[in-house]
Amino acid sequence: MPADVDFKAAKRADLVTHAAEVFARRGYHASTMQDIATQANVGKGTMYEYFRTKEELFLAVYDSWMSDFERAVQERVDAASDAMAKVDAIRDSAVEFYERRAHQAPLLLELWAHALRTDNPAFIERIRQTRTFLAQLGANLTQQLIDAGWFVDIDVDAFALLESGISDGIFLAWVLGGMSFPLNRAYTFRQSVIGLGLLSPTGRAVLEQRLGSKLQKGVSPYTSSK
Amino acid sequence: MPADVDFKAAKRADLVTHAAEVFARRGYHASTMQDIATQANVGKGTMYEYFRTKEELFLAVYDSWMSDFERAVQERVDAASDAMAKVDAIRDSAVEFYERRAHQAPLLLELWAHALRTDNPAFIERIRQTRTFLAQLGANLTQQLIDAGWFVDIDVDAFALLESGISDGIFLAWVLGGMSFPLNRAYTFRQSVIGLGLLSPTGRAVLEQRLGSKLQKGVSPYTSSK
Amino acid sequence: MPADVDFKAAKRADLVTHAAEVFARRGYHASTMQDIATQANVGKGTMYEYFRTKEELFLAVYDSWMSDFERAVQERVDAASDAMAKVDAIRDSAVEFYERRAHQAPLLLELWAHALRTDNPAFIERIRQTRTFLAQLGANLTQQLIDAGWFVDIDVDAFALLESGISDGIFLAWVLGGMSFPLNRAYTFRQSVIGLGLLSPTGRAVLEQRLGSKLQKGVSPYTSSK
Amino acid sequence: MPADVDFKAAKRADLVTHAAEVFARRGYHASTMQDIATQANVGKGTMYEYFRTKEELFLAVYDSWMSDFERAVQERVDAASDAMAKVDAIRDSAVEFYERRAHQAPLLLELWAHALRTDNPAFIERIRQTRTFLAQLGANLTQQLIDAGWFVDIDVDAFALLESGISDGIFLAWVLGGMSFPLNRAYTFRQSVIGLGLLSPTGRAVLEQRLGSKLQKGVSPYTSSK
DNA sequence: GATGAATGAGTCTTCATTCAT
DNA sequence: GATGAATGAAGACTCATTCAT
Repeated sequence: MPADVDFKAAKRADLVTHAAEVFARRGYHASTMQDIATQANVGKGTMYEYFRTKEELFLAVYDSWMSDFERAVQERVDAASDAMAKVDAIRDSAVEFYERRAHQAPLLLELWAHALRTDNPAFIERIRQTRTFLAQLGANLTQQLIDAGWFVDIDVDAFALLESGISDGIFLAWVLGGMSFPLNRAYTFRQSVIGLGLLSPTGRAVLEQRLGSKLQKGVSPYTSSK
Repeated sequence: MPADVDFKAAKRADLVTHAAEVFARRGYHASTMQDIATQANVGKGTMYEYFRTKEELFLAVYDSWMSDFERAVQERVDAASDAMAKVDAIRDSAVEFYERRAHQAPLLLELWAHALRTDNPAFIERIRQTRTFLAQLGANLTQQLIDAGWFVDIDVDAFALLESGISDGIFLAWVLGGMSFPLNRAYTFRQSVIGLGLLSPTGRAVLEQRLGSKLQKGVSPYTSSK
Repeated sequence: MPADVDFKAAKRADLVTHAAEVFARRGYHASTMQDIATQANVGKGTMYEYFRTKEELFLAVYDSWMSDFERAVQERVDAASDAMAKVDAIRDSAVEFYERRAHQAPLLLELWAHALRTDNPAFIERIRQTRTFLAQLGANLTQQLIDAGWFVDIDVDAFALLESGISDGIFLAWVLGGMSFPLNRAYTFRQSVIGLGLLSPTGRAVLEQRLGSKLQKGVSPYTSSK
Repeated sequence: MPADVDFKAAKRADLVTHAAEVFARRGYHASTMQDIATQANVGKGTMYEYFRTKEELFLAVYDSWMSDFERAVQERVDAASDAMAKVDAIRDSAVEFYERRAHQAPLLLELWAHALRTDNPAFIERIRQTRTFLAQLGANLTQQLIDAGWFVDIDVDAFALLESGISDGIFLAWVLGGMSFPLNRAYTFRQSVIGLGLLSPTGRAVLEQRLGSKLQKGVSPYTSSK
């Protein structure tokens, strides 16, 4: 029955929300199923009606977050008028996502760590799903900027991958640094550095021939296009 | 007696090495003190003669790694002749460090996650120690490159922080992506993108006035110089 | 639901009974939670569903004993017709309590020792609860005996306290002496000595003026009445 | 060599003194051999040159205390001129002993508890040694008081045993009551109650024939003399 | 004789998961 | 479907004792 399915789905989502709170507050290992059940006002056994294991619940929390994030990004990108605005939309989405979840941020690290350890391939797959989503979006936009004459010719896949890594790296620095600087400033600074380049005219002339070709080779021989 | 101290220190270092292996293989939570003791060919109780808790051992492993890393970076930088070579030295050190410890890399994530959760401030402090070391080194070199006319004027502290974050971000992307591309390629690509800039002459002219000032403002209002 | 509560309370009481057996046989420190769980035919984890710690279980055992004792004393005292009979009732209750629990008696010493060491104030409070109960009962009866003309005027609080201490002291002598004499004989002997006095007419005349006043001053300046 | 023996004996006594401090402060179970060795400024291994086990050390501490106590009592009693003064001397010795060791008192309970549990018969034997010493002293003095006409005829062994038990009982009440009253007041009150008796002339006349014979029967059929 | 490094048996306690109601 | 009582595997940590130096 659709009604039943909807009911179960809604309750499941509710449990995920409460689990997210507890996980974020205490961390994955320190959170007990009892904690979460109590927080969600259900019995401990009920949790197992909706999630086979604690690990599955952990994944559900992450999936919920990333689905929200992807949806938000997609909406903003769709609403943006041109490629430049779409780039800004992605950046703003990321900043907002991280800032609104500042206190949940450490849990992301725990999940990444867990994903690399567990036998369960679903974790790493879910992580890559978002990375792929962002990579395709980024590659697409980069190509548009190249076609429009804004950017020089470049390996768009490698560049999108790099951008994605940089984004996570800034977040990491922000969290490990105690969130002591405004996250959005860091993102715009990053954009400026990469967008404009650091080189003075003199320096640029010298290095142009030495580094120019690398921009087109990109990161990986497997993913390099063009 | 120095002999005693040396002996204890050597044994402690040995235990740390074995602990690093087990931690790297199984992860922090899944590793037991018994595992590590067995690996090190000592009794369980012996571990506690050298480390008060499992957590302290974890920190010792991290400290050992980062001390090695800092030492290696410093040596290479000292050996390099000019600023450009020193920049390459840092990059190469990082790449080597991460590649040689590829299988231990996930443990870094666990440590970061742990550092953000534990009451023990020593973890976050040790992390910041390395970040500070790199930030100062990076700011110093950047300033030299500016003074030498290679780089345009820029907030060197913010830039060093960004570089450090980017470095971790690339590592993260590499690890979470299953180490499916050569790490050193990613680092040189990053260097090219940042060093040369992506903008074509046309694009550069338009954005120069819009973004130029941000390069000098940097990330944080507190650390902005010049 | 009352039914649930009753069920849990009954099970808890059952665990206490089994714990009392094991504690009495092996002593507090030598008894393990596993021992007790096995004795009670439950899993080790079940113990912790009913008692947060081994210490809490220890207190529960003591509380159970003393509640039984207080109930038994109260019943007998209520059933006794006059003050003299009530005094006998208390003595008989104590003798019976200790004799029926002869093999558990050493555990009382362990508990007293523990009560004086632990940070948990509940132990000392529970001990004092019984002492207060007996002290009030004793003071009350003593006052009745004074009013009835049997006893000379005396500090009833101090006397009740003394009696209580003497009672424990006899028990102590009995236990440490290997229970080599009948406990009830010791109690009646004590009663005779105190009740009748040891002094011959000659001795009494001489000491009367030297000691008489002390009877009314009692033990403590704070509690001295009349 | 006597010199060696003396040296060992002195060092042993020193270790006992330090052990007594640690045991008194932390309790027997919570004290570690390391604690004691540190307190005594010797190596952990050295402790085992003087005491085979921790238990043996515990006994040595108790033995040291009780030997001191017995010596003190004997000296005072020897110095007292008549039987009445000797009685006071015993009481004063006990009060002083307990008061000077107020903070060590809980350890006595632990020792008693331990003595009743351990397979090692030396504990219970050492306890009985002191009790025998006091019982003989007490019986002796009581007989003198009877012979001198102060006391009525009574089972002196039973009475001495009772007195000893009462003494411990008062101590127990004092310790468990948080030492909230002056110990010496309790002892003199006890002496008054027992020495003078509580009965008024009327009450005494009625009870004399009912209780009188019991005074001569005493506590135990095994130890009753006369 | 003195030492302290090494040891592992021993114990409390936690908690994910199951399953009878 | 919901529950929570029951469970036992698991693990960090302690500490008396030994013994090589």
